[in-house]
Amino acid sequence: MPRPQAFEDCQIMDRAVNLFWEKGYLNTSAQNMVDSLGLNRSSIYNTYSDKKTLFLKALQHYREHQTQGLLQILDTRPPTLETLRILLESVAFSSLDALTCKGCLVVNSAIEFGQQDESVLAIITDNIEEVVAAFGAFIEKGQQLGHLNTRLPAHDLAIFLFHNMTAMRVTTKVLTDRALFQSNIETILCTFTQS
Amino acid sequence: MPRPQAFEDCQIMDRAVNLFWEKGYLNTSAQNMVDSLGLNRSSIYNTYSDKKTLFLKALQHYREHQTQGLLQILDTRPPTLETLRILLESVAFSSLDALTCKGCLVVNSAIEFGQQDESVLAIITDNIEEVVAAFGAFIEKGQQLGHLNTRLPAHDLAIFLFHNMTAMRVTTKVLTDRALFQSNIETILCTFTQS
DNA sequence: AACATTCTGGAACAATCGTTCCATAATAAA
DNA sequence: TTTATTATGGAACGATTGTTCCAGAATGTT
Repeated sequence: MPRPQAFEDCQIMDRAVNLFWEKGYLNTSAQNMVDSLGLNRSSIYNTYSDKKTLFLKALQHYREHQTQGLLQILDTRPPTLETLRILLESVAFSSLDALTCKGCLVVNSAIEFGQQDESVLAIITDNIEEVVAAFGAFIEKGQQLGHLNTRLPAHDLAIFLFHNMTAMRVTTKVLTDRALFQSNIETILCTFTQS
Repeated sequence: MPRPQAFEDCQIMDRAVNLFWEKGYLNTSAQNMVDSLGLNRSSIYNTYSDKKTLFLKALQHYREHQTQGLLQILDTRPPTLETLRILLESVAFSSLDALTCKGCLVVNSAIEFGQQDESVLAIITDNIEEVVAAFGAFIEKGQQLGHLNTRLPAHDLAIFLFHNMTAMRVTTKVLTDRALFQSNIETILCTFTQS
């Protein structure tokens, strides 16, 4: 009998993600939220309670979408050096190709919040664990098949890979020379070659 | 005949650096500035014009101090793997040992401002160029003496080193496990070993 | 002691912040 | 058409933002 809720939650979330991604948390105002989400001020606060709550939901949404993309690359391709190259290129160039150099929302939030907010911190550390674990399993497969360097433990290589992806997501916010990242990717891959 | 200016500019600057380093630019209020600098509200605006101007001066101050520390390590030690280890350890553990995990002000500012403010951007890119150039010269010396990997150009290795330092400065803001960074450093160093 | 300047304390500014409230319009099942 | 609920628009909230201004205290040279 009542009027049902009509929001396309996923579409609104995509807009929220883009907003916080571009502007950061503090720099996003309530008015920005109204303008970007296409929702009324009242509707936003009725539906999402808070600016902080909305941000947390957007961060979760981004993380799922983001991690899903990474895992899909790992799942659909063989555990080779070439797949690692594709992975690194997707990170570097997706950021460079975007109109605004937004970097990565998880990295941005890690810097903006640090350890001040435990809800944010939990999402970030969970994400790191999940990504590093997926990298570790992928690399271990590659080692067993003789495609990747076996002189180092898969877990160490996974952390190393994660770190270098993180670094490029920082650097792409201020540097835009594609060649720099292209050659850096080759340098990173050296660590994964079987000598 | 007039009363001379009495501010210990360097000491005040150190306080300003620490303030923006801990809290970031946006999250620092005028009241925070009054409390931390030990100066009156009026004095701050008389001496430094703006919040933004004060921040730019603090960022410059940090950059000089920071880069000076790095260059000193490179200048006073031989171009060996061991020196690179000391360099990486100083980056990782100085951040972990601090009471608050502040990371690096340049990295933090790169994330917070991106390409929105050209004054900030200029300081950041200048810093990257200077650090990478110093790394490159150091690595080249090491290569000529047979201490470091010669399969890759010194400039590529310099960018790689810079990236991995940047990454650890991000990660130390959210992770505090020393062992993780210790083993990551060893992984990084593999790229510099002469095989 | 007189003076020119610096520094201080606090009030005040308009603007914006995140958030709340309410009256009204839109919706869709009963 | 009634009815229960959702969505909208806009005004309003107190708090805080960065910044300015001014009167008076402190300072050190002449």
